[in-house]
Amino acid sequence: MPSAKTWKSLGQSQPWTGNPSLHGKRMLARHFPLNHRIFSRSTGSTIRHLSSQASSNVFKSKHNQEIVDLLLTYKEEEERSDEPNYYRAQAFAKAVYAVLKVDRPIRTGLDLREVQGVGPGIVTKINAHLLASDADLRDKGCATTLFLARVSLTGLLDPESYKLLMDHRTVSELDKIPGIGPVTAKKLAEAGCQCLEDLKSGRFVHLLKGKQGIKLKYAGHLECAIRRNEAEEVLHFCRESLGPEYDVNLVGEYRRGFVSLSEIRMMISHPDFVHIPLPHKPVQQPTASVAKKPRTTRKSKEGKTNLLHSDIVPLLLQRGLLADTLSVDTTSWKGVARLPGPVEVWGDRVDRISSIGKVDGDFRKISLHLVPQRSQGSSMIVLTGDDHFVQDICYRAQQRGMLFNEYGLWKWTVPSPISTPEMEPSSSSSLPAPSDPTTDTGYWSLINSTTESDIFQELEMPFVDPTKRNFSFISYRTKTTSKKKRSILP
DNA sequence: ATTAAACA
DNA sequence: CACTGTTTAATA
Repeated sequence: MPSAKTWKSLGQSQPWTGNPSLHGKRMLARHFPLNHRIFSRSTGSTIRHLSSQASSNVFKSKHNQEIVDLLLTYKEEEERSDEPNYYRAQAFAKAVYAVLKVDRPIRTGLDLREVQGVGPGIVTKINAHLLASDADLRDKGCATTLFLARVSLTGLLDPESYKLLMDHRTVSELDKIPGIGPVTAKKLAEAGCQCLEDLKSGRFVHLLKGKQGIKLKYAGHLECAIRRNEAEEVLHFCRESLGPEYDVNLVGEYRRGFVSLSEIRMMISHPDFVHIPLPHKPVQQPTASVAKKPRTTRKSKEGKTNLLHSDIVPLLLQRGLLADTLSVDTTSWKGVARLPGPVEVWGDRVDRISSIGKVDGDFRKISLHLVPQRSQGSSMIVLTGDDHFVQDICYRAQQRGMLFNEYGLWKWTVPSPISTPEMEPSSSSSLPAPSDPTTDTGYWSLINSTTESDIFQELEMPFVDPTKRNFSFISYRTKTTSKKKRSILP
């Protein structure tokens, strides 16, 4: 039954079903069922059995049947899983077609690296299969004369392929480590680094740069999902540490109601931090939006320090919450925090710091954002997300001749009362824009937007609950509000 | 899972 | 500023 399902679903869901060459193959399969495969498989494990049946119907490869079968197995496995990923299943199907086009024996997955439709994932899977199969046969002492016949087809590997596969395996192992991609992994492997432990030993630190080293230090921690209560505990810790003048809140995924978070994101404001920079350029027209970024030299701005870098971060470091820095910006800090747990187990500051030194405990990604008090509403929207939703807000503002950013909602105003020439009547916006933002003779001024509600109101939209701020909300809006154009930028 | 494009 | 590498979004 599963076999039928496999080829059936594959055939039905594919536009290539009518491919005449496939009909030919199907006929062929009927006349010569499985015969050349009799010796090509070792112990008939269940999956292999099923998959070979499946493939015997349609997908027949002269040299690479084993790989085709393997891919079909993966496809089926994906389809039968609890939460099937259509695209992943499809990717396996695509790979099958790609392999069918290869008219020579494939020794290792590496032979497929240039083939369109076969990516690094499948290459790795094929190699893993070959290695496992190889080990399996050796264990069983099956390298006897009977099996030697099929060595050239599949099964036992020649020494050269074996080494290639082992090397490739270490590379893809290292590739899994966050912050390390295929290139770095290759460098490391060439230097003799074989696994995570080797890398942690520190012998290869010189090959890593920037964030890579830090991410490595917390490998196994940073990719862990964060529970809501863990974020709340960090929040509590921060509030206790920073004192009453600070306003600290959890934003991002937490505020959107996610059960588990990929990072802890906090918005902080303080009465002393009030600087709101003006938007640089008068306009960002969708057409020529590739505008060059303003020539503001980065140093002049970053030279200035603010509460975040002078007070907040140093304090939380001293208190044994923050462990390492990943990146800094003028108003934000991203890094690693050690989860303090509930108050009862916070323990002593010194102990926490020594734990951090030993990488003892649970470490998670965290980002801190210092926002001006008057911009709390807009910053809240931006930092809560998600990106689609914020983009939509920006677009709505633009439609009304306004500008939205993390500092607020801005209106273009011209000093002189002289009307600007009508250049381009903004498409669907029936509202009279205060003035034309394309003129050079004006400036952005902030409209009251201290709370989220202010902004929603100004943009003529209902308050959107944080948990609804995602793509589905936007598509709902676009479908139901017929007059408005798509709210998402193309 | 793959790919192309965006991002650092 | 180009280059390299990493992350993200789309895919039917």
